[in-house]
Amino acid sequence: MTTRGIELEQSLGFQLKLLQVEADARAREALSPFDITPARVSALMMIKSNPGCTQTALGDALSVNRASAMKIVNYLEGRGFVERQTSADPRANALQLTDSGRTELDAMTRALHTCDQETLDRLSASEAEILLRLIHKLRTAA
Amino acid sequence: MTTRGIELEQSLGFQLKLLQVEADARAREALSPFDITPARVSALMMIKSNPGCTQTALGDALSVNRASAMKIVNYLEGRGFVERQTSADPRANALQLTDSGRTELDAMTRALHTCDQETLDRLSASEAEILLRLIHKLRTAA
DNA sequence: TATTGTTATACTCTATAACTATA
DNA sequence: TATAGTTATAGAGTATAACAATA
Repeated sequence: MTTRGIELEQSLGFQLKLLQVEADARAREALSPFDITPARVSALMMIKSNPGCTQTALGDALSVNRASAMKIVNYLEGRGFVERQTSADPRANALQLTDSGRTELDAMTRALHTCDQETLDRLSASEAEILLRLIHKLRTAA
Repeated sequence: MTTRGIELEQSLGFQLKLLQVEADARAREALSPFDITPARVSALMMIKSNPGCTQTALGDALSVNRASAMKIVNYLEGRGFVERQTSADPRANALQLTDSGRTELDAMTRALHTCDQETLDRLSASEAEILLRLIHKLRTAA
Protein backbone atom coordinates (compact mmCIF):
# COMPACT_ATOMS: atom_id res chain seq x y z
CA MET A 1 0.00 0.00 0.00
CA THR A 2 1.45 3.35 -0.98
CA THR A 3 0.54 6.86 0.03
CA ARG A 4 1.02 8.17 -3.49
CA GLY A 5 -0.97 11.19 -4.47
CA ILE A 6 -0.60 14.78 -3.47
CA GLU A 7 -3.38 14.53 -0.86
CA LEU A 8 -1.75 11.92 1.31
CA GLU A 9 1.89 12.89 0.89
CA GLN A 10 1.21 16.50 1.74
CA SER A 11 -1.55 16.06 4.30
CA LEU A 12 -0.10 17.18 7.62
CA GLY A 13 -2.88 15.59 9.64
CA PHE A 14 -2.61 12.27 7.86
CA GLN A 15 1.17 11.98 8.04
CA LEU A 16 1.07 13.09 11.66
CA LYS A 17 -1.49 10.44 12.52
CA LEU A 18 0.45 7.61 10.89
CA LEU A 19 3.68 8.69 12.58
CA GLN A 20 2.02 9.10 15.97
CA VAL A 21 0.35 5.68 15.80
CA GLU A 22 3.70 4.11 15.02
CA ALA A 23 5.49 6.08 17.75
CA ASP A 24 2.80 5.13 20.27
CA ALA A 25 3.17 1.44 19.44
CA ARG A 26 6.93 1.67 19.89
CA ALA A 27 6.53 3.53 23.19
CA ARG A 28 4.05 0.92 24.41
CA GLU A 29 6.62 -1.75 23.63
CA ALA A 30 9.41 0.17 25.37
CA LEU A 31 7.21 0.58 28.46
CA SER A 32 6.14 -3.07 28.66
CA PRO A 33 8.59 -3.81 31.52
CA PHE A 34 6.74 -1.16 33.55
CA ASP A 35 3.25 -2.37 32.63
CA ILE A 36 1.99 1.13 31.88
CA THR A 37 0.75 2.98 28.81
CA PRO A 38 2.41 5.99 27.14
CA ALA A 39 -0.63 8.16 27.96
CA ARG A 40 -0.31 7.43 31.67
CA VAL A 41 3.41 8.19 31.62
CA SER A 42 2.56 11.50 29.94
CA ALA A 43 0.33 12.25 32.92
CA LEU A 44 3.19 11.43 35.31
CA MET A 45 5.47 13.76 33.36
CA MET A 46 2.90 16.53 33.53
CA ILE A 47 2.52 16.15 37.28
CA LYS A 48 6.28 16.12 37.72
CA SER A 49 6.54 19.34 35.71
CA ASN A 50 3.57 20.94 37.48
CA PRO A 51 3.60 19.75 41.09
CA GLY A 52 0.43 20.60 43.00
CA CYS A 53 -1.69 20.87 39.85
CA THR A 54 -5.39 20.00 39.92
CA GLN A 55 -7.04 17.13 38.08
CA THR A 56 -8.90 19.56 35.86
CA ALA A 57 -5.66 21.27 34.85
CA LEU A 58 -4.08 17.88 34.18
CA GLY A 59 -6.99 16.95 31.96
CA ASP A 60 -6.74 20.21 30.04
CA ALA A 61 -3.05 19.61 29.43
CA LEU A 62 -3.72 16.11 28.17
CA SER A 63 -6.79 17.14 26.15
CA VAL A 64 -9.23 15.05 28.16
CA ASN A 65 -12.05 16.17 30.46
CA ARG A 66 -12.24 16.07 34.26
CA ALA A 67 -13.86 12.64 34.42
CA SER A 68 -11.19 11.07 32.23
CA ALA A 69 -8.39 12.81 34.14
CA MET A 70 -9.83 11.36 37.31
CA LYS A 71 -9.61 7.83 35.98
CA ILE A 72 -5.98 8.38 35.08
CA VAL A 73 -5.20 9.74 38.56
CA ASN A 74 -7.11 6.85 40.16
CA TYR A 75 -4.90 4.44 38.27
CA LEU A 76 -1.66 6.26 39.10
CA GLU A 77 -2.67 6.51 42.75
CA GLY A 78 -3.47 2.81 42.76
CA ARG A 79 0.01 2.09 41.45
CA GLY A 80 1.44 4.27 44.23
CA PHE A 81 2.97 6.76 41.81
CA VAL A 82 0.81 9.78 42.67
CA GLU A 83 -0.71 11.30 45.80
CA ARG A 84 -3.79 13.50 46.12
CA GLN A 85 -2.79 16.17 48.63
CA THR A 86 -5.06 18.82 50.11
CA SER A 87 -4.79 22.23 48.51
CA ALA A 88 -5.69 25.82 49.46
CA ASP A 89 -9.03 25.32 47.73
CA PRO A 90 -10.53 22.32 49.54
CA ARG A 91 -12.53 21.40 46.46
CA ALA A 92 -9.37 20.65 44.53
CA ASN A 93 -6.72 17.97 44.86
CA ALA A 94 -3.06 18.97 44.67
CA LEU A 95 -1.33 16.23 42.67
CA GLN A 96 2.19 15.16 43.62
CA LEU A 97 4.50 12.34 42.60
CA THR A 98 5.41 9.93 45.39
CA ASP A 99 9.05 8.91 45.90
CA SER A 100 8.25 5.66 44.13
CA GLY A 101 6.56 7.59 41.32
CA ARG A 102 9.62 9.78 40.87
CA THR A 103 11.98 6.79 40.78
CA GLU A 104 9.83 4.79 38.39
CA LEU A 105 9.20 7.78 36.14
CA ASP A 106 12.94 8.33 35.82
CA ALA A 107 13.35 4.77 34.56
CA MET A 108 10.35 5.08 32.23
CA THR A 109 11.72 8.34 30.86
CA ARG A 110 15.04 6.67 30.07
CA ALA A 111 13.21 3.85 28.25
CA LEU A 112 11.17 6.36 26.25
CA HIS A 113 14.25 8.39 25.44
CA THR A 114 15.94 5.31 23.98
CA CYS A 115 12.77 4.63 22.01
CA ASP A 116 12.69 8.21 20.68
CA GLN A 117 16.32 8.00 19.69
CA GLU A 118 15.75 4.82 17.67
CA THR A 119 13.14 6.72 15.69
CA LEU A 120 15.18 9.89 15.36
CA ASP A 121 18.20 7.89 14.21
CA ARG A 122 16.47 7.72 10.84
CA LEU A 123 17.33 11.41 10.54
CA SER A 124 20.62 13.25 10.80
CA ALA A 125 21.39 14.93 14.10
CA SER A 126 20.58 18.37 12.74
CA GLU A 127 17.35 17.14 11.12
CA ALA A 128 16.24 15.58 14.41
CA GLU A 129 16.88 18.83 16.22
CA ILE A 130 14.97 20.83 13.62
CA LEU A 131 12.03 18.42 13.73
CA LEU A 132 11.64 18.67 17.50
CA ARG A 133 11.97 22.42 17.34
CA LEU A 134 9.32 22.76 14.61
CA ILE A 135 6.85 20.44 16.34
CA HIS A 136 7.27 22.36 19.54
CA LYS A 137 6.87 25.65 17.73
CA LEU A 138 3.64 24.45 16.13
CA ARG A 139 2.29 23.40 19.49
CA THR A 140 3.14 26.53 21.43
CA ALA A 141 2.23 28.97 18.66
CA ALA A 142 -1.37 27.81 18.99
CA MET B 1 0.05 24.06 32.66
CA THR B 2 3.51 24.11 31.14
CA THR B 3 5.59 21.38 29.58
CA ARG B 4 8.78 22.62 31.23
CA GLY B 5 11.48 20.09 31.87
CA ILE B 6 13.79 18.28 29.54
CA GLU B 7 11.63 15.14 29.45
CA LEU B 8 8.53 16.76 28.04
CA GLU B 9 10.11 19.38 25.81
CA GLN B 10 12.37 16.85 24.15
CA SER B 11 10.11 13.83 24.15
CA LEU B 12 9.27 13.13 20.52
CA GLY B 13 6.39 10.82 21.39
CA PHE B 14 4.83 13.26 23.82
CA GLN B 15 5.08 16.32 21.57
CA LEU B 16 3.83 14.25 18.66
CA LYS B 17 0.82 13.07 20.62
CA LEU B 18 -0.18 16.57 21.76
CA LEU B 19 0.18 17.94 18.26
CA GLN B 20 -1.74 15.07 16.69
CA VAL B 21 -4.61 15.36 19.17
CA GLU B 22 -4.88 19.05 18.38
CA ALA B 23 -4.66 18.47 14.62
CA ASP B 24 -7.31 15.76 14.82
CA ALA B 25 -9.70 18.06 16.68
CA ARG B 26 -9.20 20.76 14.05
CA ALA B 27 -9.73 18.27 11.24
CA ARG B 28 -12.90 16.99 12.89
CA GLU B 29 -14.16 20.55 13.00
CA ALA B 30 -13.23 21.20 9.37
CA LEU B 31 -15.06 18.02 8.34
CA SER B 32 -18.24 18.74 10.30
CA PRO B 33 -20.13 19.87 7.16
CA PHE B 34 -19.52 16.39 5.75
CA ASP B 35 -20.46 14.52 8.94
CA ILE B 36 -17.42 12.23 8.78
CA THR B 37 -14.34 11.65 10.91
CA PRO B 38 -10.72 12.29 9.88
CA ALA B 39 -9.94 8.56 10.19
CA ARG B 40 -12.65 7.65 7.70
CA VAL B 41 -11.45 10.28 5.26
CA SER B 42 -7.96 8.78 5.58
CA ALA B 43 -9.47 5.47 4.48
CA LEU B 44 -11.09 7.15 1.48
CA MET B 45 -7.74 8.70 0.56
CA MET B 46 -6.03 5.33 0.81
CA ILE B 47 -8.61 3.68 -1.43
CA LYS B 48 -8.31 6.51 -3.93
CA SER B 49 -4.53 6.06 -3.99
CA ASN B 50 -4.75 2.26 -4.15
CA PRO B 51 -7.84 1.38 -6.20
CA GLY B 52 -8.75 -2.31 -6.04
CA CYS B 53 -7.03 -2.85 -2.72
CA THR B 54 -8.33 -5.42 -0.23
CA GLN B 55 -9.77 -4.68 3.18
CA THR B 56 -6.83 -6.38 4.86
CA ALA B 57 -4.37 -4.18 2.97
CA LEU B 58 -6.40 -1.11 3.88
CA GLY B 59 -6.29 -2.13 7.54
CA ASP B 60 -2.52 -2.62 7.41
CA ALA B 61 -2.07 0.83 5.91
CA LEU B 62 -4.21 2.39 8.62
CA SER B 63 -2.69 0.29 11.42
CA VAL B 64 -5.91 -1.52 12.28
CA ASN B 65 -6.82 -5.19 11.86
CA ARG B 66 -9.17 -6.81 9.36
CA ALA B 67 -12.23 -6.61 11.60
CA SER B 68 -11.76 -2.89 12.20
CA ALA B 69 -11.07 -2.23 8.52
CA MET B 70 -14.32 -3.98 7.73
CA LYS B 71 -16.29 -1.67 9.98
CA ILE B 72 -14.76 1.33 8.25
CA VAL B 73 -15.63 -0.07 4.82
CA ASN B 74 -19.15 -0.94 5.98
CA TYR B 75 -19.61 2.69 6.99
CA LEU B 76 -18.16 4.10 3.77
CA GLU B 77 -20.25 1.71 1.70
CA GLY B 78 -23.33 2.75 3.69
CA ARG B 79 -22.59 6.37 2.85
CA GLY B 80 -22.30 5.39 -0.81
CA PHE B 81 -18.65 6.46 -1.05
CA VAL B 82 -17.09 3.03 -1.60
CA GLU B 83 -17.96 -0.13 -3.54
CA ARG B 84 -16.89 -3.69 -2.87
CA GLN B 85 -16.12 -5.11 -6.29
CA THR B 86 -15.24 -8.72 -7.07
CA SER B 87 -11.54 -9.45 -7.52
CA ALA B 88 -9.42 -12.17 -9.13
CA ASP B 89 -9.32 -13.94 -5.75
CA PRO B 90 -13.01 -14.49 -4.90
CA ARG B 91 -12.20 -14.39 -1.18
CA ALA B 92 -11.16 -10.77 -1.42
CA ASN B 93 -13.04 -7.55 -2.10
CA ALA B 94 -11.58 -5.01 -4.51
CA LEU B 95 -12.31 -1.59 -2.99
CA GLN B 96 -13.21 1.31 -5.27
CA LEU B 97 -14.48 4.83 -4.77
CA THR B 98 -17.90 5.53 -6.26
CA ASP B 99 -18.46 8.66 -8.33
CA SER B 100 -20.09 10.21 -5.30
CA GLY B 101 -17.17 9.13 -3.13
CA ARG B 102 -14.72 10.77 -5.51
CA THR B 103 -16.66 14.03 -5.61
CA GLU B 104 -17.18 14.18 -1.86
CA LEU B 105 -13.56 13.24 -1.14
CA ASP B 106 -12.37 16.09 -3.33
CA ALA B 107 -14.39 18.54 -1.26
CA MET B 108 -13.22 16.97 2.01
CA THR B 109 -9.63 17.12 0.85
CA ARG B 110 -9.97 20.83 0.14
CA ALA B 111 -11.41 21.39 3.62
CA LEU B 112 -8.56 19.44 5.21
CA HIS B 113 -6.00 21.30 3.13
CA THR B 114 -7.33 24.62 4.42
CA CYS B 115 -7.20 23.22 7.93
CA ASP B 116 -3.58 22.08 7.47
CA GLN B 117 -2.60 25.46 6.12
CA GLU B 118 -4.02 27.26 9.14
CA THR B 119 -1.76 25.13 11.31
CA LEU B 120 1.27 25.44 9.05
CA ASP B 121 0.83 29.21 8.90
CA ARG B 122 2.42 29.27 12.35
CA LEU B 123 5.65 28.39 10.56
CA SER B 124 7.48 30.06 7.72
CA ALA B 125 6.98 28.58 4.26
CA SER B 126 10.39 26.93 4.31
CA GLU B 127 9.87 25.58 7.82
CA ALA B 128 6.53 24.08 6.81
CA GLU B 129 8.13 22.37 3.84
CA ILE B 130 10.96 21.01 5.98
CA LEU B 131 8.54 19.72 8.61
CA LEU B 132 6.45 17.78 6.09
CA ARG B 133 9.60 16.39 4.50
CA LEU B 134 11.05 15.25 7.84
CA ILE B 135 7.81 13.64 9.03
CA HIS B 136 7.52 11.80 5.74
CA LYS B 137 11.15 10.73 5.91
CA LEU B 138 10.62 9.34 9.43
CA ARG B 139 7.60 7.38 8.26
CA THR B 140 9.08 5.87 5.15
CA ALA B 141 12.49 5.16 6.64
CA ALA B 142 10.80 2.69 9.01
C1' DT C 1 -23.57 31.19 40.12
C1' DA C 2 -19.48 28.84 38.97
C1' DT C 3 -16.10 25.26 39.82
C1' DT C 4 -13.79 20.66 41.70
C1' DG C 5 -14.14 16.27 42.26
C1' DT C 6 -16.93 12.43 41.81
C1' DT C 7 -20.15 8.80 40.02
C1' DA C 8 -22.96 6.35 36.69
C1' DT C 9 -23.78 5.59 32.07
C1' DA C 10 -23.06 5.36 27.15
C1' DC C 11 -20.46 5.74 22.96
C1' DT C 12 -16.49 5.00 19.83
C1' DC C 13 -12.72 2.53 18.39
C1' DT C 14 -10.14 -1.42 18.41
C1' DA C 15 -8.84 -6.28 19.32
C1' DT C 16 -9.69 -11.36 19.80
C1' DA C 17 -11.55 -15.53 18.56
C1' DA C 18 -14.25 -18.40 15.88
C1' DC C 19 -16.62 -19.46 11.49
C1' DT C 20 -16.96 -19.88 5.99
C1' DA C 21 -15.22 -20.09 1.69
C1' DT C 22 -11.71 -20.19 -0.97
C1' DA C 23 -6.37 -20.66 -2.22
C1' DT D 1 -2.53 -25.14 5.76
C1' DA D 2 -3.06 -20.47 5.07
C1' DT D 3 -5.79 -16.41 3.91
C1' DA D 4 -10.02 -12.88 3.09
C1' DG D 5 -13.95 -11.65 4.81
C1' DT D 6 -17.30 -11.92 8.31
C1' DT D 7 -19.53 -12.08 12.96
C1' DA D 8 -20.03 -11.75 17.95
C1' DT D 9 -18.02 -10.32 21.99
C1' DA D 10 -15.01 -7.79 25.06
C1' DG D 11 -11.85 -4.21 26.38
C1' DA D 12 -9.76 0.63 26.41
C1' DG D 13 -10.51 5.29 26.37
C1' DT D 14 -13.39 9.01 26.29
C1' DA D 15 -17.59 11.97 26.86
C1' DT D 16 -22.03 13.47 29.04
C1' DA D 17 -24.94 14.42 32.72
C1' DA D 18 -25.98 14.80 37.31
C1' DC D 19 -24.67 15.37 42.32
C1' DA D 20 -22.26 17.25 46.64
C1' DA D 21 -19.09 20.49 48.56
C1' DT D 22 -17.08 24.82 48.24
C1' DA D 23 -15.78 29.37 46.06
